[in-house]
Amino acid sequence: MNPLLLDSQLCFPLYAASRAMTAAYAPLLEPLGLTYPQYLVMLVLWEGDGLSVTALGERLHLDSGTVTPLLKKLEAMQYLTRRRDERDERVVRVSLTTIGQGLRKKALTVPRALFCQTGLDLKNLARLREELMTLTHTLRAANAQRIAHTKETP
Amino acid sequence: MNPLLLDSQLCFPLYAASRAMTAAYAPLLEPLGLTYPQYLVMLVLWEGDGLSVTALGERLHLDSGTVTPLLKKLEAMQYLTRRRDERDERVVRVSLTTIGQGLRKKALTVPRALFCQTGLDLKNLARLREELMTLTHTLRAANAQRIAHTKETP
DNA sequence: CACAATTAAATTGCATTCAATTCAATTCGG
DNA sequence: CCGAATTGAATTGAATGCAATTTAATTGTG
Repeated sequence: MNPLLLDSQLCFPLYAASRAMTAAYAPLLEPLGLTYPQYLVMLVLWEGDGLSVTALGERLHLDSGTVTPLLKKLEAMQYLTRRRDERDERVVRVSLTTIGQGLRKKALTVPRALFCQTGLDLKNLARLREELMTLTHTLRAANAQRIAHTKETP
Repeated sequence: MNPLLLDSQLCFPLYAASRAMTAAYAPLLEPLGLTYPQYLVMLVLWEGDGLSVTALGERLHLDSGTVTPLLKKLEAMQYLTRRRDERDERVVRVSLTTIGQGLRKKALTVPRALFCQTGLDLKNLARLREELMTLTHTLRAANAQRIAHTKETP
């Protein structure tokens, strides 16, 4: 049996589904002036304001090299502000502007529109979501393990 | 109920899992000199040689703007050749070199190594794979529908 | 206190991804 | 046969991701 078949592995279906999902969001987010990663940042900020760049990155599993440009773009669009923390000048705190807060209302219809496009029922969606979260956690743990092991044996 | 919670939706777990998967591949592919998308191209070519750029792109759901640079890189690494089709000069056919064919042997251990890292059993992996393939298909169909509708009503 | 180590962001460089455009070759309709 | 439409790749430009480095601020230690 050939282990190298594109469709026999998990990786490609996952990769293809993720890109299809991003593509499905694009037309829904276009009226909000957001790309998909920018939308993710806004989702986090709508849940709670005033996060540091690092905290935001941890929530999205993204590092500063990715988050900083996203935030600069969103700041240029007046959706948020970036300000140094007074007590620790290393930290940059991100806060929504009134415009950014107001955008939430326009975004409220997006999740349902996308849910319909998936063709899933709520139960299957929830199960799939759980499985993907577990998978992410497992892969990240394995990777962290590998890093630690590499350091220990230089 | 807040529909805009990051973790209540499918999109972020999918996006996070896909990136975690790519990250898990990186150290396994590094000895082969391949990035993850380059590995996908090689998987397709190991299944069957002599494809056109478009055919390769359709297999991976990628357009020429993405595939062409990947192929140029792989050609520079001597893993494949690109040659115009004699009967239709618009078409570029991609063929593995001896080196590219030989690389397959070194790649054979990759799928199993990654499978172990997922922590899934074969049955759950197969089910998850099927669900993701269905999801991709559904989303792509919905998107194609939307495009057609947009054209019809300009 | 002085200074090394650590931490938080930002920057840089490389590799995708995709939309939109361009260019060349081929096909189609009259 | 001829010009228009179509097709296949390539190119260009914008937006991620991520590794590695840099810079500034803070913390820990002797």
